[in-house]
Amino acid sequence: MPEVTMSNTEELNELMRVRREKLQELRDHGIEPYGNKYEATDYTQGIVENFEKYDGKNVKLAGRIMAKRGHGKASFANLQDMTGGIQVYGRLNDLGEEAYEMYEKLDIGDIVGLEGSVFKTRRGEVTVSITDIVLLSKSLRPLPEKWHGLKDVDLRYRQRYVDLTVNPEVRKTFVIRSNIVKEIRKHLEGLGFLEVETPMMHPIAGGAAARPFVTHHNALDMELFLRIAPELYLKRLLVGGFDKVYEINRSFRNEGISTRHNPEFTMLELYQAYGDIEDMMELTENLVSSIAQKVLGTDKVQYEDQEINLAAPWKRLPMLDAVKEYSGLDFNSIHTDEEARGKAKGLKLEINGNESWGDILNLVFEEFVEPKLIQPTFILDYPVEISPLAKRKKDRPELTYRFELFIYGREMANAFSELNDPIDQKQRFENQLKKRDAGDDEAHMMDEDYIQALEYGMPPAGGLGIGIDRLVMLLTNTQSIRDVILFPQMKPRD
RNA sequence: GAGCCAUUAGCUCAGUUGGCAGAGCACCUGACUUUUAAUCAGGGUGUCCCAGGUUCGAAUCCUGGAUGGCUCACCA
Repeated sequence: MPEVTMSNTEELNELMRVRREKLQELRDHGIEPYGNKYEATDYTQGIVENFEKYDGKNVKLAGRIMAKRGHGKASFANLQDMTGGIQVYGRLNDLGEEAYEMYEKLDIGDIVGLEGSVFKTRRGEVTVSITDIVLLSKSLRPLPEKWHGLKDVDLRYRQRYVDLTVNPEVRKTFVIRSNIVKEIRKHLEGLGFLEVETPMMHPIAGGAAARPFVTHHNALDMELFLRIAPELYLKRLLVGGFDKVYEINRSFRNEGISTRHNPEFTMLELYQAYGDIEDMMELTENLVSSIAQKVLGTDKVQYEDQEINLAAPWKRLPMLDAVKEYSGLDFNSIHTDEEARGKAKGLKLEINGNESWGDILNLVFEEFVEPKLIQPTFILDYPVEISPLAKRKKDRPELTYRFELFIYGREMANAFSELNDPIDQKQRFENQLKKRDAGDDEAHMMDEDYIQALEYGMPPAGGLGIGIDRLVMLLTNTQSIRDVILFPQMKPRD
């Protein structure tokens, strides 16, 4: 058992030094400040919400002391557990001198187990009158202030445990996140999807246009990439006969950090054999609106200054129509790459001179249309050059059966009828390689094994990806992706 | 990666023209057996982010750096 020594106290501030002295004092009195298992019978929320059922009953609770109000020979405190908090009340008469002294000397932040009977105070607050209390963990650091909580966002993300302890709305956000993921699984299970796990370390980083993280396997002496998307592995499973698969996957992209980007993020990807993009739109509408209903109890959600109506069906708008509507440019009457670039210059868009018709269409779309798409909108028919894994439209081969879903101007989902023609797919990869050679290090890599898989035959399929972090942001009305990721990436201090 | 802004007690924040470092909460001592942002009396606990510079004197002005936030770029 370590003793408190001069060498480790002299660096501590007053508050921490006092707590270490209390710790030693407890041990001197034969009280172990770090206890063992405690079997609670109830959680605080259940008692507060069902007082009539609990009135006069004996309960055992475990949690953290969050506030103290001493009154001499009787003292109030607040106990917080996973579900919420409750007031507790200890009296010298009930506890005896030794236990009462320990109770009175508890610090905010200490973790205790206690037993007592439920009653209501004169002022109407549900309270547990303590008959027995045991210290389970002595807290040696002061918690942030009860009234303002922890606001410094840097500290909140670096010390999420403190953030969760003192900011109830943060705790609520992560409970909602957990419920969203749970409901996604339930929904997909109900539709007959199989949850699978595919590699996170890829010899070829495929399935998306993004820069990967690179790592090294020592025993195999080979370079590996952290996955940027699970797509190509999941579609190999379609080849293998798993007709409905999904993966709730962590993927990694070696790019800038912002309020909407974390280097590791969570996506839902699913594939449905013998389906197409129409099935994906229906599935997306139903999935998102029913999750909102189940998790929030409504499909009308407030996000920042807008009420978003998630009730299906959602607006469907071909990209060409959307661009025409918001920018005035009709790409149906623009026929060459050069002409398209000229129009982009006319709109003062920055271009490098290598863009194709489809690249420019997408640029104009991002600039003029995306921010306007507040209510859920499926944008359809993406150009083939920016959709190397999507099936070409039958009547317009320069476009694909692809949609992206936008809500509040943000991309929330991406889906297509999957390209299952191995010869076309190989050509698409080769075009991507040309882009790579031209210096685009986010262009797709060639994946020969994936081509080989397609050559065995992949059923026609619809595929869908949904950004879970962004969905959670929408449903929790949070403004930064860091508010929905428990431990967002931060630069180390010093 | 670029621009703008921020960093002062454990936490939330003031700090005037460059002139002794402040408040609330928390904490410590005492009083108080149904309080609840408990109350009452007393107590200030500090590497003013770091390193230089200007100055009689710097939390304050200047230069460089660190970390963070926002915007932009890249992307989902």
